[in-house]
Amino acid sequence: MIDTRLLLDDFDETARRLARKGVDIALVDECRRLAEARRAQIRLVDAGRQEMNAGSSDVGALMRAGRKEEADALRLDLSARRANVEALERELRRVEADLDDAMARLPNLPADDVPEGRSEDDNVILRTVGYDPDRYGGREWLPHWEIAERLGILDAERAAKLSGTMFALLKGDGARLLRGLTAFALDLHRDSYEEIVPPHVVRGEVIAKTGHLTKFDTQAYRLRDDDLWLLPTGEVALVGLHQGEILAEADLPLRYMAYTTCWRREAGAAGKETRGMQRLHEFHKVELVKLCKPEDGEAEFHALVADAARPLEVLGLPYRVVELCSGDLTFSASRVYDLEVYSPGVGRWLEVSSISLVTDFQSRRGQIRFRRDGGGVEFVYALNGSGLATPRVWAAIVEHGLTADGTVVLPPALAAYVGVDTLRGRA
RNA sequence: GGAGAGGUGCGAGAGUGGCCGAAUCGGACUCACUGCUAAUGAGUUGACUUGGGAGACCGGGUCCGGGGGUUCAAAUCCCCCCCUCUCCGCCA
Repeated sequence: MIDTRLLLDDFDETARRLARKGVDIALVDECRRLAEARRAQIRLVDAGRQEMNAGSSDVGALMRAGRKEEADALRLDLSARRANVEALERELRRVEADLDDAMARLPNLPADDVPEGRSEDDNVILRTVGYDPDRYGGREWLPHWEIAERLGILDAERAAKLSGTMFALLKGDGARLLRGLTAFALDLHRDSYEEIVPPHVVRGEVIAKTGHLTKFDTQAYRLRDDDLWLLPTGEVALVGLHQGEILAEADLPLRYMAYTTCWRREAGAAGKETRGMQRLHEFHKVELVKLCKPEDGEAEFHALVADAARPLEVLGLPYRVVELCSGDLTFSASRVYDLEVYSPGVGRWLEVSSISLVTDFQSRRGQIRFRRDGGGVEFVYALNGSGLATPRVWAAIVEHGLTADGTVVLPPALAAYVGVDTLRGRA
């Protein structure tokens, strides 16, 4: 949620920035209208309440003075007037609900230097690391699902039998590769991020306040008999951790990581771009989250991008850093860099991390604040990104490591974590 | 899951219908005293919102776990929910 004050105090500038994200000016204007209506209504309600409060204390004073008849008369008078105030309050609640609905549809403001653009096609490739196109000529590269099924480390058929399409079942070395990858990633980040094992099931209220539960975001699975939801990403738990708190300036920045399972409905998404480990309803990921002071946001963002890229470098996987243009930015982000790993078997770049600077967009809704040493209270900035999203990295490792005899050679850094340096399957 | 007790400001903790945004103690901060620290004394110290003001500030409204209700008036009474503690049951 953005600050309604921006609409009231600096409407043109705010509308201009929102327009870069493709927001219809009519919606922005509607928000301003409701914000103004809310203020006007508050003035009416407050005046009414002030009258009632004054009258009530007069009743008390008259009672104490023993002037019971005058007190009773005033009491009846106030009783009659109460309905008016209640009507004003009802109207205020209605306006606030409308305002809230409208504001919930406004995305975060993009950072000013985010490249202009309408869609994915206008995103900017900032750099490409370790990618040599010549390397991919002259031999056949297979998609990971073929390699993995042949080695017996991935069983799509039985996964479908248990749970349907877009679920994975890993076996033997495949399972160990997943486990090794997560331990590897957690160890890599251990010096700068505190490791958390959160509950994987959270209240609707918590997920709603991180912005992952709206009319437009129906990714999360819900438990049937409770208002509890499966984590769509560890970010929900890590950002939700401090909801409703006022932190001390000295506590910041907070840097957390969590290895969690993530569940996403991915409604209607099954198709050729979801084969194998490309997109799953359930996957495993190490998530990185930071809460920091506003003035540290940009620096923490770039550090987070570097942190998210480090596993790819250590694993020797070719990747590129893409800055999302204004029109392709995520709803709650002011700036996003995607990390994409090259998948030679699929022949595409696969997104393995999306690093977002969320500014105060989440912390305003979640009321995550900090107190300056001087005394003032402000919203923290939130940042998040995958420290390692296993399915696609798993896939890239399998595809890149394929040798002529069908086995898969692991990056040296992983061997100790997986327990072998080559995946040979069962044969 | 059953029975009981509780949830108040940064912390502890009082407050069972009006004089309570809230005693008291502690913490933190400011000033005074002091060679420094400590000790002592005085003072300040919640959030949100709305209006006035250039601003320091000043006025109004809301908030005592969350939501509803009763009443002229609710931290206080009633209902629902969440959480914590104790006992019982169950259990990895």
